[in-house]
Amino acid sequence: MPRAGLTTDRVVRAAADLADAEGFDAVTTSAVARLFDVKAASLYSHVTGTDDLRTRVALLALEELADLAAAAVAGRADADALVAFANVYRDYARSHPGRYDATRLRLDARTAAASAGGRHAALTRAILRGYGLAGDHETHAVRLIGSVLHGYTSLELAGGFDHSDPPGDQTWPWILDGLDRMLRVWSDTGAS
Amino acid sequence: MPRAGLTTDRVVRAAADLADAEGFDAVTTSAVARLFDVKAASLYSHVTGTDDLRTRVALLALEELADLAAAAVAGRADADALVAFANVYRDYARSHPGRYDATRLRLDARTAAASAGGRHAALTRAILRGYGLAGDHETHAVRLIGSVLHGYTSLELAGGFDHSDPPGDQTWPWILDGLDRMLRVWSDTGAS
DNA sequence: CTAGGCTTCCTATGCTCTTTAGGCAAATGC
DNA sequence: GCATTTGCCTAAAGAGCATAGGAAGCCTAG
Repeated sequence: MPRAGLTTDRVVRAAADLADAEGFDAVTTSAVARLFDVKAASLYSHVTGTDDLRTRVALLALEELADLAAAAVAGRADADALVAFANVYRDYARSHPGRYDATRLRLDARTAAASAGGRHAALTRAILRGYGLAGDHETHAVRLIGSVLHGYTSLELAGGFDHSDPPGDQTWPWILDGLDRMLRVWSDTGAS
Repeated sequence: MPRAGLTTDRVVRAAADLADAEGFDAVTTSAVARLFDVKAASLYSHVTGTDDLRTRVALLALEELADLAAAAVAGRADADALVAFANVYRDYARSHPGRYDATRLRLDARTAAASAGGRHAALTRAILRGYGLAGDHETHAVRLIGSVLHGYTSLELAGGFDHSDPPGDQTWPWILDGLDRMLRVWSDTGAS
């Protein structure tokens, strides 16, 4: 009886692919075990359970997304950087819907602190530096950007724009343009 | 053996309360049956299964939210209406997290068409009327508002702003103000 | 090159949840 | 008061999650 050659890494990667293909909810020990033609119990040496498996997929996705975002933002500034950053999120959500869903998994404080979540916030702040927002305003803006990107991609992913005109592709640049203008207005007006 | 007095309506209402208390994922036939001190199989006369149960909770939540939003918007215009509308969403999400989660359930086309989803879009358009956006721009703006409201509330609900300063309460008005300015800018510039 | 030990995967088991089928008893209507 | 309808039941099958303990592949030391 040859071995399947399971490792935590391979299991998590397979789980992530499964999430993209079948949805994040489909990520279960049994489903992943089927992929490897192995009994579900065999996974428990590599992963402590279904929760752990899902958490690891989420961490993987956060890393991947942060890597892509960092690469996209490098060497750009202002609206250019904002658009590149935003497109990474939207493209990632469209090409890896299961992984993207995973990034919304609620992590406990310890896990969250050890995740790539901090890199996302840092990247957003780096983009905002060009807009020259002061103090709390920068934090508000980080949250605004997060809200818009997450809100739009998740509504689009859920098919919210499928059955109405114009297609989502046209709304997206419109929204990014608006975001950029909004941030510029705030950097001008300055105070709160 | 006295009867529990189940009806579809009471079952769905109990399921919605359960969702708020334990999370939307906790809405299962067994869990709801326990609430009524009844065997799980007994629910199948009132609901066709777990999917049906969850769908009904989603429809209930969409109705409730549309009712609240309609009441809040009545008699207000422009930024006033926008803020009132937005606050309904955020407050609903905070006081009824499970129901709010349910509204994000992906409905099939037929069910979605029969849901209160259309009222939400109509209300948003009603608010936008005051901003005088033309054609496609109004659709873009409907989507922008949906994205920001959903994005912000869902990030806040997920605890995204819990462990950083300033608290989310301060960011919220800032974002609404920005949204209002953004819409006004577009109504001025007019074209795309 | 072989003996022990470690790792990997297995079988077996128990619990929970979902759903279907069929039965008895409580409520309802004549 | 009796028959019908309805409401909730028991029973059972199928699937997922998880734990315990066993056996066979693989590695290293002598």
